[in-house]
Parts: sequence; structure tokens; C-alpha cells
Amino acid sequence: MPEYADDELAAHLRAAIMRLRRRLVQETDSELSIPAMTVLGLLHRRGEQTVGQLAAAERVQPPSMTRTVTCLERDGLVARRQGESDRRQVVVSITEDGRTRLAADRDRRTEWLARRLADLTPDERAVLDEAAPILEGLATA
Amino acid sequence: MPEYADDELAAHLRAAIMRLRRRLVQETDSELSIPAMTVLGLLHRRGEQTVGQLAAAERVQPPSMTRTVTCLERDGLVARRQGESDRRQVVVSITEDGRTRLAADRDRRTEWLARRLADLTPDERAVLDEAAPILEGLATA
DNA sequence: TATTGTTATACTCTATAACTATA
DNA sequence: TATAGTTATAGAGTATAACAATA
Repeated sequence: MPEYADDELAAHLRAAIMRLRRRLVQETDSELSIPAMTVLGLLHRRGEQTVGQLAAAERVQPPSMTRTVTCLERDGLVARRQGESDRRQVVVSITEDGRTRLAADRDRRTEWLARRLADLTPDERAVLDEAAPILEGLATA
Repeated sequence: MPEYADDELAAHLRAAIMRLRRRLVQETDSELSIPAMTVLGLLHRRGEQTVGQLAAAERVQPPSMTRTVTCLERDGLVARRQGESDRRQVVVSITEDGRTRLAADRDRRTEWLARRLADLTPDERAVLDEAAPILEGLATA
């Protein structure tokens, strides 16, 4: 039987997301901000992307992405170059330093959550394993 | 078979939480801020609480909760009063206006998510129904 | 003219530090 | 002294508006 009435699932899920997000931010010990880390991850998985593509993928406005990319470039973790076919575009790529930092940081950043997950029962972990791609789908629908 | 390797579940879950939270903030059309709405919900469910209890429940520092409560009081949605046994404490309670606003806002605020949930298959909804309390547990563990 | 990205500016939520008042 | 809450201040992440360069 379902845990919540239909109307309540959305409310409870929303509350859980908000609290868990704050917890993830608080418990994280990393030199990389969350947006920076996320962009590095995107570039690692998808290869080089324009600022516009990155902004769309993360659903932020272009100025927010410009800011994140500027920080990453200053730290030598990504490189900017002018688009070839369309010279208005700015193509962003991850550097070797970026990949190194990504790997190191990914571990630290997910450590708290990974420990919490390890405390769950196998059944609970299985539920979250199924839930993760569904949540991801909700975010990008 | 699991969707993700052990190490990857935490990383994917974290990314999904971050994106979904931003989406929830963006798609929300409401007069109440998210912290304000959450505090009203707490007072509704638990009855009156001290500022310290509210801060602990939401895992924010006392000054952050003071700020939220001050906004809510200015709008007449909660009332403050001095604690009886310990006069350093401030007891916060929800007003009738607060309950009315909470009900109206809860619908608006969860509307986007509720619509998204309605688009899922029954199986997917069932997974999230099981996942919600587990996520809540992670946030407060 | 329309679009890509940047700069300038402001807002929201959060935190830490210092303070007030009670205990 | 120690604790509950507030005030003052700062920082991170986001947005909108105005601008530059290119299509």
C-alpha cells in the first residue's frame, strides 16, 4: 500500500528534496563549489560544450553559467575557445587538471552520502537505485 | 540488477537532488518563500515550537530561523510569544491566516511536481512513494 | 534584426560573530 | 557562566537588464 495519499506524495517528496539538498551542501567538504563540480562532470561525460549548452543542461540562465565557467577557467580546470562555425559561441572543454580534480573531488563530495547509503538496508538502497533515474527525469522533463 | 555501481549511486542521487531542487524553486509560483512555507508546515503538523526547535528541525542556524519567523510574523501568519517556563525562549505558533495561506500555497507549490508525478507510470510513482521517506531519513540522519 | 555570451546589479537564503536577556 | 534568541554583516548562487559581437 502506498505510503502517502496521491496529493501528499508531491508535498513530501518536495520537502525531502529540499532538506536533503541543504544537508548535502552542509556536509560537503570540497574546494569546488557544487555548480563548478557539476559542470566539470558534464564536460567529462559529454565532451566539450558551449556556454549555452551548459546553461541549458543545468537549467540556469547564461550569466550564471558564465560566472561558473569563469571561476573554473581561472583555476585552470576548463579552457574556453571561440566557436569555429559560429564565432559568437564559446566552447568550453575540461583540462587534464580538471579531470584530476574532478576525480579527487567526486569522492570527497559524495562521501557523506555514500556513508549514509551504506547505513541503509539493501532493500532501501534498491529503492533509491530505482528512484535516482526517475528523479533525474523529473528534473529535466 | 542495480542501475548504478555502488560508488555511482551516491553521485547520481546527489546530482538528481540538486537539479530537481532547482527545478522546484524555478517552477514554483507562490507568495511564500520555501523556508517560510516549510516552517508553516512544521507548525501545522507539530503545533507550536520554539525558534530553537524550528532551527533544529530544519537544520539551519538560529539567525536564519529568526529571519524566517520575522517575515512570517510581519505577514500575520505566525505569532511569537515569550516562553512560560524559560523566558529566554520564543514560542512560535501558526495563526488562522497562516493555516489558510498554507493550504492555498501548498497546492500551488506542489502543483508542478504533482503534474510531473501524474505523467509517470504507476510503477515509477510506487518507487518514489517508497523512496520519499528514505530520502527524508537521509536528510535527518 | 536575432542570437550568444558578458557585464553590472540586486535578491534570497544561509552562515559566523557579537550582543542582549534570561537561567 | 551558559544558553536562547536577535542584530549586524558577509558570502554563495541565482536572476534580470543592458550591452557587445556575430549571424
